[in-house]
Amino acid sequence: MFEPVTIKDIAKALGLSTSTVSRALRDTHEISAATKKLVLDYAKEINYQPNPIALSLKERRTKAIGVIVSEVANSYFSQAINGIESIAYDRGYHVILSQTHESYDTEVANVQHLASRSVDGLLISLSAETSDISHLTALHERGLPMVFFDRVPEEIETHKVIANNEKGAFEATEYLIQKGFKRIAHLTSSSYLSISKERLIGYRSALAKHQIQLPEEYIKYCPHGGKIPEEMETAISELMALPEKPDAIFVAGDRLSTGCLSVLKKLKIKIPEDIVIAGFSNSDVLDLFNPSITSVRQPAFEIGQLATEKLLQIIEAKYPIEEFEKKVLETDLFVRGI
Amino acid sequence: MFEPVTIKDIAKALGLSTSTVSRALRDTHEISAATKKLVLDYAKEINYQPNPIALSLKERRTKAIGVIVSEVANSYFSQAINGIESIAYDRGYHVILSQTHESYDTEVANVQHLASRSVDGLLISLSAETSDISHLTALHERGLPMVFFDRVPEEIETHKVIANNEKGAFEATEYLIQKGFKRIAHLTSSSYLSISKERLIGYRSALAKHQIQLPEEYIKYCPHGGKIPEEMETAISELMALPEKPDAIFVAGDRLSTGCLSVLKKLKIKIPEDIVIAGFSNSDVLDLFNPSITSVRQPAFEIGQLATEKLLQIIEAKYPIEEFEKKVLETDLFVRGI
DNA sequence: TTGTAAGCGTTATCAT
DNA sequence: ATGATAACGCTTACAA
Repeated sequence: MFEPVTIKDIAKALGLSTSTVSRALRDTHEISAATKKLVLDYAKEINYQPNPIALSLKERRTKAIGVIVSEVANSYFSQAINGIESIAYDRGYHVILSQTHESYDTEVANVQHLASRSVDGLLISLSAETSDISHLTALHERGLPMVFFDRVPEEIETHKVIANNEKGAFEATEYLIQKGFKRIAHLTSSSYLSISKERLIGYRSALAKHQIQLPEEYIKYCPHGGKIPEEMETAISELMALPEKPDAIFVAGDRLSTGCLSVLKKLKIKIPEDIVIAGFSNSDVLDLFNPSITSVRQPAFEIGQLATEKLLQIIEAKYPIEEFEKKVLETDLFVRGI
Repeated sequence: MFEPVTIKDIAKALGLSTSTVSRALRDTHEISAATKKLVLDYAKEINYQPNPIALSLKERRTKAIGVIVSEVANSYFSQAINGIESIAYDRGYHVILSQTHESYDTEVANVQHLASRSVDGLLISLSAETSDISHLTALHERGLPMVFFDRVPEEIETHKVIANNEKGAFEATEYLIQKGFKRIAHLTSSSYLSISKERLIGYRSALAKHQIQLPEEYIKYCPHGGKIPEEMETAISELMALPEKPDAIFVAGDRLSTGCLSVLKKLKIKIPEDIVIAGFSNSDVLDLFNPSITSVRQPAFEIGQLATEKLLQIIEAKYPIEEFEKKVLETDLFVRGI
C-alpha cells in the first residue's frame, strides 16, 4: 500500500551512502560523473520522488500558501482564486483553500489552523463579521507573511491589493444620476468591511457632486451580505415603503446584487418600470441579459494574481520588506440597457 | 522572525525530557498529574502549537486532500469545492486546490505534484482533454486513495460520485419535445468526457422514445467546452445554416450553456423567437431571468460532500476497501418560461 | 513516572 | 569523491 521509495532505498540498492545519493540527485559538483549518472538513472527507473514533507521539516517552509475567503461559490472569489492559483502553481506553490462563510469564529479557527506551520504565507479577504483582527496582527508580528485583498483591515500595516471601490461606486452612482434618477438608495453589507465603506464614500460623493440630498433611510445594511434572504427582503421592503420611494438602487456587493434581483423578482417589483439597479457584480452570466442592470466589475483575476505575486515576494525575500504597498486596481462599469 | 516554540523548548524550560513533554501534551496515562498540569499550563502560556510537518513526517500522512478540477471559476465546480471544503474542514483536513484548465498535460503535472506525498488522497474531475488515464491508474495501483466526481473514467475501478446525467438530459430533451419542439440540436463538449457521453445517451433516448429521427449534423462538439468562443460560434452557425434549422438546442454543459447564450446574443439569434435553449447549468444568476432557458442543475455541493466523505473513509480505513461504489445523485430540471 | 534513543526523509557539516 | 553523523520536531519502544 503506497510504499514510496526513498534516498535510503537507492543508497542501499546501489551500495552508496545516502549523502552521495542526495548529492547526485541535486546538482552538486562534488561528485563523480559516473556515480551521478548511476544514481540518476536508477532514480528515474524506480521513479524516485523526493518527499516534500521531509524537505519542509528540514527547510522550515512548506511551499504552500493559505487562502482565506468567505465563500468559494461566489463569482468574485472564484475568479480571484483562479488568479491566485495560476501564479502559485507557476512558482511551485500549493494553494490551500479555506472558507469563513462570513463567520468571525471560523475565520479565527482557519487562520490558526493554517498558520501553525502548514503554510508559508496567507492571502486573506476578511469575513463580514470581522472587526477585531488581533488574531491576524499577532501572526503578522511574529513574522508570518500575509497579504490582504478585497476586504482589507485598516489597523494593520501590510500589503493590500484592492479594487478602486470608491471610484467604481462613484461611477455607477453618477451613471444613474446622469440617466435622470434622483432618489438612489444604497444597499450594502456589513459596516465593518473596507469595501462597504469605500463604496459608501463613492456613492456619497457622487450624490454630493450633483447636489442630491437624501435621507439616511436610503442606506440599508445587510450584515450577512446576501446569505440571509430575509434580511435583504426586509431592507428592500422598507425602501419601497418609504414615503418617497427610491427610483434606483446602488448595490454594493456581488452576492448582494444577485440577491437583490432575486428579492425584487419575488416581490414582483419590476425592472426598469418600478426601479433600476446598478451594483457590484462579477458574474458573467449577468452580461447575457438586458434587464437594465448596470454592473461594476472588479478585476478579480488580476487582484488574485497581484496579491499572490506580492505574497511570494515577501515569502522569498531575503531581507525584510522595507515598505508596505497598497495596490489599487481599476474597476469596470458595465452599462446595459438602462 | 517567526521563531516557533517546540517541545524541546518546553522541555528545557521545565527541566524535563522531550518525551515527558510529549506525553503530557497528549492524553497518555503514563504521566503524573502534576507534571502534566505543569507542562500544559506552560504550553498554553507560551502558546505552543505542534508542528504538523513533523507529525506528517512521522505518521506518513499529511491531513490534506488534493482537489483537481478544470476551472474554479465555474459555478458547478465552485459549488462542488464548497461541499468538499465543508466536509474536509470538519474532519481536520486541508484542501489543496489545483486547476487543469482542461489541459491533459497540466492534469498530469498537477496529479504528480500533489501525489508525491503531499496529500493523503485525491478528488478528481477529469480534464476535457484526458483520454489516457495511466497517470492515475499508476498511483491508484500504488494505493493512493482517490475518488472521482462528475467527470469520471471508465477504465479504473474506484469510487465515483456523479449526477444522473442521462436522466437529466432525458428530462430536458423530453421537456422540449413536449413543448412541441421537434428539431432539437445537441451541443456538447469533448467526446472523451463521461458526462458528455451520458448526456448524449439521455438526449438520444428522449428522441427515440418520441420517435424523432434527426441527422447526425444536429450534434455538435466543442472539445474545449466553451473556453474558445470561436469554436462554439462555428458550431452554432453551422446549426443555423442547416437546410432544416433546429428549433431548439439542448446544451450539455455548464460553461457551454452560458457560452451558447453569449454566442446567440452576438449572432443576434433571438430566444425564444428563433430558437429555445435547455441546458446543464449550475449558475443561480440564470434563475433570475426569464429568457426561456430551461436548465438542468446538478447537486454540486452534495456531490462534493459525498465524494469527500468517501475519500476520507478510504484514507482512514484500517482495512482495504472491499468494493467500489458508484453513487449517482439526481439532477433538477429548472423550467422557466418556454 | 520519567528519560534515552531511534526513526520518519532529507541535507549540511565534517571527516576521510 | 564519498561516507558518517547530526539536525529539522515529533512520537514511541525500551530502559531505568
